[in-house]
Amino acid sequence: MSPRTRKQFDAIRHTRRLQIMETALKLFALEGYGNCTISRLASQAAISKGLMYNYFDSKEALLESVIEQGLNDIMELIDPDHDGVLTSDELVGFIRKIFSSIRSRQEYWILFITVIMQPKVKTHLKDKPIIHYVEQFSSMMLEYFKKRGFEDPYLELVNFSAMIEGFGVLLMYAYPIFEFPEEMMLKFENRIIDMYT
Amino acid sequence: MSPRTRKQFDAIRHTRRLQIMETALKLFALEGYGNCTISRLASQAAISKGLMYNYFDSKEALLESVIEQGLNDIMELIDPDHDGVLTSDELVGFIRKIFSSIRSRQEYWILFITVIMQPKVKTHLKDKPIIHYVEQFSSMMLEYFKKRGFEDPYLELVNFSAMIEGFGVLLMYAYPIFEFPEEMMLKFENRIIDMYT
Amino acid sequence: MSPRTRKQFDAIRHTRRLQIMETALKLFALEGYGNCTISRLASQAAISKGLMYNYFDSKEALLESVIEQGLNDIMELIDPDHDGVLTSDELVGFIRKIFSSIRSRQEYWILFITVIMQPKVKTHLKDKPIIHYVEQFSSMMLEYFKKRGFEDPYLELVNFSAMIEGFGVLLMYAYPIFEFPEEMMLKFENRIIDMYT
Amino acid sequence: MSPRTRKQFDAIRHTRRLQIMETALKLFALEGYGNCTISRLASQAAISKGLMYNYFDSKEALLESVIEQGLNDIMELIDPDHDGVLTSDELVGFIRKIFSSIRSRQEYWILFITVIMQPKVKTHLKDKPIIHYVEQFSSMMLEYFKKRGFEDPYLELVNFSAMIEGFGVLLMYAYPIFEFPEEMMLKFENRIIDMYT
DNA sequence: CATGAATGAGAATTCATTCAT
DNA sequence: AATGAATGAATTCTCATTCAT
Repeated sequence: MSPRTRKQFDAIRHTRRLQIMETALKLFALEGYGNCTISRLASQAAISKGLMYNYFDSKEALLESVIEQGLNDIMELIDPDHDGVLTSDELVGFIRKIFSSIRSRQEYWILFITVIMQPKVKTHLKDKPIIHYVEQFSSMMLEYFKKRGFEDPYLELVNFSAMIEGFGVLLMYAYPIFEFPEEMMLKFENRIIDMYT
Repeated sequence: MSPRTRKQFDAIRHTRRLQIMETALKLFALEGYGNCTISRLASQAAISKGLMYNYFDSKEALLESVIEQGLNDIMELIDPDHDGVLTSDELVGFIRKIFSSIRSRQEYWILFITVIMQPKVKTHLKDKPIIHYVEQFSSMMLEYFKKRGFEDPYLELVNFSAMIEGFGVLLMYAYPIFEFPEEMMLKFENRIIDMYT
Repeated sequence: MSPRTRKQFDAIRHTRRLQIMETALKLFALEGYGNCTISRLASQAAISKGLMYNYFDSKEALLESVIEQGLNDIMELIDPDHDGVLTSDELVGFIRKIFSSIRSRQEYWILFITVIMQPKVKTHLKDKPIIHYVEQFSSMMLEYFKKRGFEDPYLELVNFSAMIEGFGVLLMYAYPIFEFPEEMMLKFENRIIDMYT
Repeated sequence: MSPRTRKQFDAIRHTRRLQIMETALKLFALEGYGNCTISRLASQAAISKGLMYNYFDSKEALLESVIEQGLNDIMELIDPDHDGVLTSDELVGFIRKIFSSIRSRQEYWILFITVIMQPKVKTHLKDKPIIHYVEQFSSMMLEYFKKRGFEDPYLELVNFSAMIEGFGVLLMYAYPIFEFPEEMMLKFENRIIDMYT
């Protein structure tokens, strides 16, 4: 009888928001941002077209939110609050964290990678703080390779990055045709750790 | 002025076709297939919208042609006419061929990779002979790793693929921000060759 | 705390109604009926969208009420209960009443004029008693001009109406940029009175 | 067989543009900008919805063009290239020009006035050169009244403006119910001339 | 072979209105 | 009496495609 409280409304909004963003991530990844219509998105999320606009200003704003969310997750993995020097243990921890996340949230990451590889989306990334994070991380890695006596630190950075990102691409291309066996993932993870510690 | 001969007409048509496809590759890569309009494409290619339809039945047909062209180039690299057994020298030749092509036609490959990574396009690949080629090549590689005594051939396949594809992704993400130094590319190429021969 | 009495409820309702109508008049005038959304209207009136529908059946009904209110005010000015013959004193009284109302409720009248000039609204006026009032008043004026020996009573009616309405338009166009000095208004008022008595 | 020449295309575009703008003026006036849909506009102009967007970037841009056109016509009437001083003959000429234009293009002017009185449109006028013209003209009139010995030039400016604009409003309110007899218009025109020369 | 005006189906977006709480 | 999430019809706008010239 009495109207919902502010708190109740906030809870509703929060849930709905996530629900829409989840659907959007999936559809943007499977159909591509440009080929995915708001209509289909709404019906997949089991809401009306209009409601989407109650939560996001536009299709593009929805994309922004989805990206933002994923970038935050990535930044979480890269772990920002460092003193700028990477120890061997930290590198191991970092690699384990990445692969552990890939394993436990495989579908999420594949979808997200698929989304951010789209040209329209790449453009958006330019102004994001993620760029800063990545650069910071890269120089930490270079420093690490130098200190560990690797002959050509920059080559190692390329190699390291290529292996991680290449693995992502493999997953992405395999999906949704077949799944990588968990055991194989672990071996690959260990291979990288062995190479660099 | 005598009328153009049949041969001349054919030459014009051929040139125009290539000109359109080149523009399409660039725009599909930079803006994404879904965000690229025929209008912009035509004006970029310096022809009229109508003329495009004189050369390609539809936007999708144009995409098909662009993909087809690129896949043929890739299949050329993978080298189809094999007896099914890969020698060490052949692998080296193969790797050198890939990297050489990347170096000499860097922009082309980046654009092409960007195009075929788009979800809409991935779908198209399902029915293409390229899939067959890739599978054939994969089993050749597995065979090779087995014969060369690698402990876990499948892991090596993943590693090998990840390195190559990951390198492509690095290039793609760097483009058009900065260019990889040629020297670094060569080192990476040698690193892969060293690992697997 | 005892529950509110019926009377109190009615008072609240009445106040709220006026509050909504005032906001509506302002927004309909400033943004135009068609460009003014219920959402903005509600937030301007500091109530919820839903509540608006508790007081008015629809946006159009709200417009109706706003118009009705203004028309009543105008009819009040024109003074309906007449024997059909206008004396010189009555005309003076009438003109003074109009200008006095304009001066004391300048903003209100400007907003109202702005609203009823909108095409959508003009249509509504067709069926209103106001038309009847205006016609009645016009023939009274014609009669008056005839009796006072004006050469072309119809021309005078046009002239008289044009001056009054034209003044309204000037106000409307000036608003909200600058205000007419009160003194000037008085002079203009006297000019009309001088012309016609 | 051969494609149309540039000139032919330009001619087509010019004609169509005018045709669309004419329809727009009528509909914006009769239904109001906000209540007039592109669909109805297109079908009234006997073109497809899409074509409108080939000629105007948006509904708002179309409105802009319509306004621009009308303002140019008005500025034509006000006659810009003056030395800043108004002679009695010039004033007569000016008044005659205005009324002559009203008589010969009555419907056009009514529609245009109806359009620019809409709140949404009033806003647009702020940045237009017309404002400058009107101000220039006003000061010329003030100067004129002063020189001719009118007691209160500013009052006369108000009176003069009110008569002209008020007449426009009368026309606008009468339309499309009944038409003013031409004879009456002439008398009113002469009345203004008599008053001020 | 070449052009760009024209079409129309369909996509994004808006907003009056309803309704559970 | 009061709230704002939810709806969906209507609206603006886009763009692949056609076609007269």
